[in-house]
Amino acid sequence: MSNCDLCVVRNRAICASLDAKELSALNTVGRTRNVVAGESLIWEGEDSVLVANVIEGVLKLSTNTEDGREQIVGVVYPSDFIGRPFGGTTGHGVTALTDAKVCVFSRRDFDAFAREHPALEHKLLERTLGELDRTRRWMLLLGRKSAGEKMASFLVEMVERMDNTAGCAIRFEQPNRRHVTLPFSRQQIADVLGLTIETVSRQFTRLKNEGIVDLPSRREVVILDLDALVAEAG
Amino acid sequence: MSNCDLCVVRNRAICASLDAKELSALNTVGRTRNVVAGESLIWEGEDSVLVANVIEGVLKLSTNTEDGREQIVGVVYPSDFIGRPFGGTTGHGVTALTDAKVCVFSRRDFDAFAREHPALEHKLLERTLGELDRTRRWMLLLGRKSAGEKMASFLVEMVERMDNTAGCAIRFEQPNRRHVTLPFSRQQIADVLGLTIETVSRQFTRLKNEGIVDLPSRREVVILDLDALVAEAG
DNA sequence: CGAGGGGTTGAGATGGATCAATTGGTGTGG
DNA sequence: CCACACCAATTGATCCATCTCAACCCCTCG
Repeated sequence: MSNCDLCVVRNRAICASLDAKELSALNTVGRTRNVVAGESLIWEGEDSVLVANVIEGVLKLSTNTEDGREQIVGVVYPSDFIGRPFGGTTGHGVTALTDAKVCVFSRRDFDAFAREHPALEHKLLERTLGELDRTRRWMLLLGRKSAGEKMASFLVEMVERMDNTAGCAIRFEQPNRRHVTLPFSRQQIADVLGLTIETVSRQFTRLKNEGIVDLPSRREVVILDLDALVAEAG
Repeated sequence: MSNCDLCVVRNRAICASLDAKELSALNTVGRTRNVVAGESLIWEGEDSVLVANVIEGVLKLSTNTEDGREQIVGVVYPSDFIGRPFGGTTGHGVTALTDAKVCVFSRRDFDAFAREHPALEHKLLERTLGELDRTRRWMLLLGRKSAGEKMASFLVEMVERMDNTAGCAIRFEQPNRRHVTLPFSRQQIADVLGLTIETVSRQFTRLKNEGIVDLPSRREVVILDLDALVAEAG
């Protein structure tokens, strides 16, 4: 009696590589867990003890300098995989931005299972290669883009990823228009983009004055002209 | 008659997962190729047609904005893997920084071979996970570190990776001291760090004035106090 | 109604960029 | 072996995008 059958990410997470029998075997070593917004699942620098699939919600991956500056190095959405399989320490913490539901495994159990299921490892490899591509694209943003370009790129990427993720807090109103409930505070957006909170705030008011977005509340953004954002993303 | 037996990276590249028979099978679809400094092996945005192992030399992975700003998103050393297996377009170009020797495969051949050799895919997965960790650590540098911290971090990382790579242009003189022949021009260092060439130059002269490095020539750096660099890397 | 936390706005400081010479090393031809 | 050109790197002077510091605003909650 696997509850994977009911899992909403069943066909998009790495589990999609498994048949019913394999799935129920994996299910015996995993369990679902709810995480409230702000709660951490993994801490930077600790030995890798658990890995997980995201079922619901949005989480951040982040590192800090010794003196407390933070950089968010990744954002994960439903069906994404988190944690560091195959030994090693995790170089970044994992913290929920919204209330979330994840399917966790002890790293040792997962490692052992994966080594016996090449199709699962293959899926994980494809996912990791994709994540590496995405991360490298983000480096161009961090190293070479202006604050305006960063904000535009940020909003565009978030919308793209939410559009591809059922159950996310986004409304597709028209091809060029979206209504999003942000999973980020202003500070967190700053930590994604390598900016300060003040600069993020000023960019938001600029985009609003230019009629590209509307900001009904702190956590809501209405994108009025997605094409303009794409153009500005550089 | 596989020439893999003579390969200097045989035991460190992903090929280490293969036995003699498998290796010779892989060898029939691969060939070595020399690349001169400045030559590109893969272009940004093209369909992924080839993958390779680095045997000798140093290469950069880079992306550009439409208006020509460049960001180096990775640097690869002997035994590292390059290219994007399993479909997709390559998000970054690959260009030799020094004369280099690589072992290239058509992506299609490599994909097919890999899918039949889970041990190879496993090695590739471990390598990709490690590369992702390294890349994410670099995001902290790009997003949150000052020019001084960036330069120090850059030199420390380069030295660490060269120390672990036989045949690199580095002399280990004392635990706290190294003599390196840079595979990078000043502009390339700037493109790694998200700085301008002038800022890189000024940081070099500062480090020299502070007695942390010596600069006998454009392409040589003598690190006189590695601990100081580590401390300054933040 | 008052306190507190997140967000916005303003004014001023500054790290790094930009623009502009100048230097130094290397290769070439006389 | 020198004179010249060429290119990368350095140095200097100035500028400006973003940061910093500080005040204020707006919700929400008690």
